[in-house]
Amino acid sequence: MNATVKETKDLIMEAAIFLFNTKGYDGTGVRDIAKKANVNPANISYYFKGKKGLLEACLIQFFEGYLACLEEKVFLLETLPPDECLKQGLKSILSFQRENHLLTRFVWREVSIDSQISREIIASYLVKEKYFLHLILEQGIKDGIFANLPESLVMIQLKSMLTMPFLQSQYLREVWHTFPQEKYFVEKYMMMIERWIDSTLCSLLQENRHFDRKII
Amino acid sequence: MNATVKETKDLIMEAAIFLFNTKGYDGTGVRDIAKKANVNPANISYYFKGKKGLLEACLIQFFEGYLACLEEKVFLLETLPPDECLKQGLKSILSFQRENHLLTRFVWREVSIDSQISREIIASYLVKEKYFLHLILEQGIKDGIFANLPESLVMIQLKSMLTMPFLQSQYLREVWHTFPQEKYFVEKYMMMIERWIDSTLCSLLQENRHFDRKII
Amino acid sequence: MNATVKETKDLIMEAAIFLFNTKGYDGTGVRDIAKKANVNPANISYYFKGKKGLLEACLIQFFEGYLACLEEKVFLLETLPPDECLKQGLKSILSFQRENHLLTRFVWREVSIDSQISREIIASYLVKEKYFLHLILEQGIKDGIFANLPESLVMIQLKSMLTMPFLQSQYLREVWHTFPQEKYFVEKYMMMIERWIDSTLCSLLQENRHFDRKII
Amino acid sequence: MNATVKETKDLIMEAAIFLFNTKGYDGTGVRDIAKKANVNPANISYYFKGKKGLLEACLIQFFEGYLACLEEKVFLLETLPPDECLKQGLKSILSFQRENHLLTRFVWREVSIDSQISREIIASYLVKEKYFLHLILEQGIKDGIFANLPESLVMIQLKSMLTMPFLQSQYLREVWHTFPQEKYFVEKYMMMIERWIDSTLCSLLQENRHFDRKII
DNA sequence: GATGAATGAGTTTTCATTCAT
DNA sequence: CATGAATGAAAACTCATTCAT
Repeated sequence: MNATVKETKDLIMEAAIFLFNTKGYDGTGVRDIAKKANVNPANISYYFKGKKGLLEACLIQFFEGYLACLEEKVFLLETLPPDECLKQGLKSILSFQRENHLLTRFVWREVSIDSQISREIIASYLVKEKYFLHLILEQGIKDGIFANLPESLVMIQLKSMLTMPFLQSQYLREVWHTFPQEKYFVEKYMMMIERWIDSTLCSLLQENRHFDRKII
Repeated sequence: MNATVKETKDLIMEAAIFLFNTKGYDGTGVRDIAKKANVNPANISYYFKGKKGLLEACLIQFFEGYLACLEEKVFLLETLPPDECLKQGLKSILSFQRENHLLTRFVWREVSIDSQISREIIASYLVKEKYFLHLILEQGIKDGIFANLPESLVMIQLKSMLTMPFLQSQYLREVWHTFPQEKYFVEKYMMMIERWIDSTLCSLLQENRHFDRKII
Repeated sequence: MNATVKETKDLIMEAAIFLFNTKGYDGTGVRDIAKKANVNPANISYYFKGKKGLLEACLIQFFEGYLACLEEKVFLLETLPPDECLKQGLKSILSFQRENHLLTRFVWREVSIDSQISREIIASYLVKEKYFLHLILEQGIKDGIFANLPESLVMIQLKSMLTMPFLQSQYLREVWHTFPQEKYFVEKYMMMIERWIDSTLCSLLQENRHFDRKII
Repeated sequence: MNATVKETKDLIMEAAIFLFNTKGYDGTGVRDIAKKANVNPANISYYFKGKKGLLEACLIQFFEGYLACLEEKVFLLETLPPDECLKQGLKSILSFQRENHLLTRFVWREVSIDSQISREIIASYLVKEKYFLHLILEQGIKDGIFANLPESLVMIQLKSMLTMPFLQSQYLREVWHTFPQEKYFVEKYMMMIERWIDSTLCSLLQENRHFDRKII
């Protein structure tokens, strides 16, 4: 009659992700989570050492998966051209985020809050992400495929494109009539990204037009 | 001895914006706000009819200012070329957001939460925004200046670029060593946006490369 | 434009009586009263020295009028037969209560609460009432018109009949389809009371049937 | 160490009844109740879903018991004469109210306030009470035992006699030196009621004296 | 492992009143 | 005389967590 440990823990996380996404971390009560998961509230403290621990578990689950996508593709740098490598990495991340769209939205929102835990996350995970992107971009420039744009700007634009559909999903729905969780979302959205890569990142001709006198 | 109404109300809003941004709406208590504003907690209910009313006041203040930036520039469509008009509009919004960067970050985060008020905001303000952008894009295409890209995709990319620096400001700091509130931020960031407009939105040659077989 | 002192005071009392009756003394806020009276809440403290003072003013107004009805008729004992005197006194009270039915209901309810003020009221006003009734009943017995029933029981029954229609007005409405504030209420209700006086209080024959072995 | 559920719930209700009676519903705080019951204030919300729920529980407890007294005796109509049946019913109610005299006083006072809950109570319970009384009175008239007085007036007088000692207990004390909770109260008070039944309700001779020209 | 009763610290809000204007 | 901004105390309630079972 009782669920096994595994099941209970997972039920809690699943409910937590849904509710954290819908109402925010602080806006969600452990009793709400417990009720949605059909378990006793005390179990949350038991399994996750409190609500904060539950949040931490969610964040870790997300970033582990997220970075795995990128790391996997960085290894292909030796065999694939950098632009292809970048495209595959971005696609992999988008797919991961699509599969975990509730978690994704919630995490990117939550790390914009200045809490201790989000500072820790940034200090560890985002630094890794930055390093992986750096490896790819560096290679692309060395190979003469990428324009020699300021790396920081490129990263920001990439990041922006990766997270935006999840953070502003209501805008997506309103404007594009598309949800990030839809079947063909990744393919549709990748076109936009690929277009950007081809026309802006790989556009060697125009590279100096804007950034000659770069004060950046 | 007593502060005037204006002062008290403004002190509360200022404190609220700071704290809502730092700790999130639900993570902030009215007592925190009152303490920071150096006023009595009861004043919050007195002036704003409760915490929710205070949130609403923040949202309205933001979106009124935000839309005013855009509306003002749409009127210039008759005298300026659409790409110039778009650039000025975006720059105006960026400036507004820079001046209110705390409010901006907080608002874009909060509307991603599924609350009644955020649904109302979207229903009224975001629809207007969409309409203004539509007017500009339509004119640009008619004038043969903008590539005939799917309007929805363009809007999403624009929106993405406009909000990203504020929502992911920690990333900006980490990667670009730049804060949105800095003096030259708008000018620096506008280069990136202008580059995108010139090389992607106005690039007539390539327009069919990606979107021939558009399933979009 | 401003109301005169008299008017403001009266407006407040009127509103207070209405609201105290509807929602009870503790259930009513001074701001509710002020809003209903269209005056500033500060005036209540100003004119009545606080909410408690307002309550006191209501109670005094009621009991002064109430006792005046009775006292007036007691003077007639010298010229009228006691039963007629009693009937007139009761009718006078009923009329007074009918004219002030909101106040009446509220007062009889409130004095059943064990507050300092209700104890004081009882100590002064109800003792007077008891004395007036005693004078009438005593005369009636001396004249051989009233049965020699225990005075206390008669008083209780009288009191019961006098207050019941106001305290249980919802029952009156439900059962009798009559409101105490109606035009003919006093006349209709007096029939019931007169019947009781004639058949029970003045019924000399049966008087010993029940109270022979009185343990009372 | 912890009290069982039953105990805690009952402790709260007991304390609530005492305090609601003494200071009124709105005049009583949950903290007062909790302190008197020696439990944590949070338990009140836990067990009764808030102060309002506690009030509701009190009202229900009262009216369930109250109506049970009457219903039980109505069943005896087949074997007992109606006057006897009525007397037993009234005595049963008086006994119930004596045993719960604090609750009784508080409830009859509270339902005279125009709240949502009191309206609901009246709509359900008082209608039943009226129906039970109707059955008895109807039988009495059919049997030729009760005078054919207007049913509504009889009900009002009965109701008046039943509730008065509790609502005006301070008057009882002052005038009769008797408390409703005293041992012999019911017997003493029943004499008064029986006298009324015998001399007024069952008095066939006089029945038309007052109500000939009845406008009622 | 799982429960639900119980808690104390915390929340937001309402209150009657005061006071400078 | 009247106002309305401002206040501190108190209100009811919610919270995450604990613990005996």
